[in-house]
Amino acid sequence: MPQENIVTRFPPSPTGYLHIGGARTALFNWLFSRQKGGKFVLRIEDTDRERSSEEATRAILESMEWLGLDWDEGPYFQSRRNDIYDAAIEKLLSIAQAYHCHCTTEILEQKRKEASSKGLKPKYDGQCRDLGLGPAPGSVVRLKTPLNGVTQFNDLVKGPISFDNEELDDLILRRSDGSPTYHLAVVADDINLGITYVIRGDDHVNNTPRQILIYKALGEPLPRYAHLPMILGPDKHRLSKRHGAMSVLEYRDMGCLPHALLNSLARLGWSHGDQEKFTREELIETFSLENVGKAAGVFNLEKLLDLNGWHIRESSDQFLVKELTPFLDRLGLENPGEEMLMKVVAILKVRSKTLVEMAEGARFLFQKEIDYDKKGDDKFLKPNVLRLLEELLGELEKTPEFTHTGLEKTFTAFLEEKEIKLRKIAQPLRVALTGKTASPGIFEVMELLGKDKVLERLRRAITHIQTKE
RNA sequence: GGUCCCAUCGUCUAGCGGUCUAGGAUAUCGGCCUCUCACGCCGGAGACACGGGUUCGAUUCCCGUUGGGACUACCA
Repeated sequence: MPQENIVTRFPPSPTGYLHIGGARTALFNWLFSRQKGGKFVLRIEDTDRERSSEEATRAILESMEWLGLDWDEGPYFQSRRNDIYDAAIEKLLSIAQAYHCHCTTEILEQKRKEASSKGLKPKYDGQCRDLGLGPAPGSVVRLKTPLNGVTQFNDLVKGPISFDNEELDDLILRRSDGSPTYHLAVVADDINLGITYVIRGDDHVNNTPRQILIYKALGEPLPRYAHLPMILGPDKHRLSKRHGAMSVLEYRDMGCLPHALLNSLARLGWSHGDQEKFTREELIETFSLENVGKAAGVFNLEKLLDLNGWHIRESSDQFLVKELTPFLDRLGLENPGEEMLMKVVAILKVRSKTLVEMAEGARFLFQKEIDYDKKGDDKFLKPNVLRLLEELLGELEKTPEFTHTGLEKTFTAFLEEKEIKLRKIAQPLRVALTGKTASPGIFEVMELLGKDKVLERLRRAITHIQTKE
């Protein structure tokens, strides 16, 4: 039983798809709560109605589900929780920790300009702070932040961090249209939902003192904070669209396994000694905030692909059959049924870094008529092997058992009689049967294809070579 | 500009004062295995940003420089 009630949360704003930075934040929150036997809450921060969309919300939920990051509560939608924010604002107002401000945006804008032209910090000057103003159309509510002193917290990954309160100004809590601002909504929600650990990107470090001040003004206990380093693009800049694949769903469509993406994301910024490969269970077991690094990191696709290959190899055939099916559909290949797919997956898993590759590798089996790869055709389907292939065809016709062992017997005898090495015939045969120069072992290929198709394709290749002359 | 954060191989990282001629992973380059591809195995090349301290001793602690990032909105 956990001594402490641990509640973490992931609060994406639905202004776009779930990208890998967000996914990692979600993952760390999820891992932490799962390990500690706590709760993981999902909250959609859609207070900015201009930029939020239902489509984005759906994409985020779909991503979370695909990743297997299940939540215990929610999704809560901030757009439907106004009473909570209003209550918090009213409380602050009633205990004189907040006040109405009548300054217009024009005036504020002008003041900011003046201040920065004089080289001063462009912060709110507290004009309405002590005027005791009441609500008025177009007015906002601001927090009365302390004029001096420091606000500090002990970040679970970065250590102690402190800010002079002088640096902070009286931030807006309620906009002139009556809606709550981000800072107020976050704090009010986190209090309401009983969040005890705020694990988020370190782009929020500077927001933390503002939020702490709201907690304090409200007289509520603070959560613990852990700020994760950012994920950067290859140019070391913050991840953005121009860095290619960003959306979690793109990785799914690329043929990644969710566990592999999770593994890769976990290792970006967190480590457990020299271990690189983790199953989901191992991640839950070994994860710790203490081992989260402080420096931002670049996301490496190649490493993900390597990990993906490993996770594919580690996966059960049955699981892979299920995962592979949509990718076969996408290639327009006929589904040959589970029994056949189990065999296919078994020989393809060792040579596939993605499910897309795996489906591609299975193509020759399920495609009615194969195309010869140009290079393979030129290099291996030449008249000088015509004789050999014809003789082989004869042998294969006589082979009763089209299994790996049966075929191997036929070949051993054939090669011995012809006094040649397998390599002499394997490549031409491979191109004849698969159209490609790379494939699983030639005996596996023949067994899977079955006698009829093998003979048919071999005959076709022979005709094909004959027309070359 | 101000505030805050960060800094080990190309990339992800281990390292929490001596064990570092700095370890692992990936990528890369050789080689082995071998019917091709892949897997696997063996090996090579490749990093402590710089400058001061502290210390008998700094990759590890402190300060500065440089570089990067975040925030600085009635966006989240």
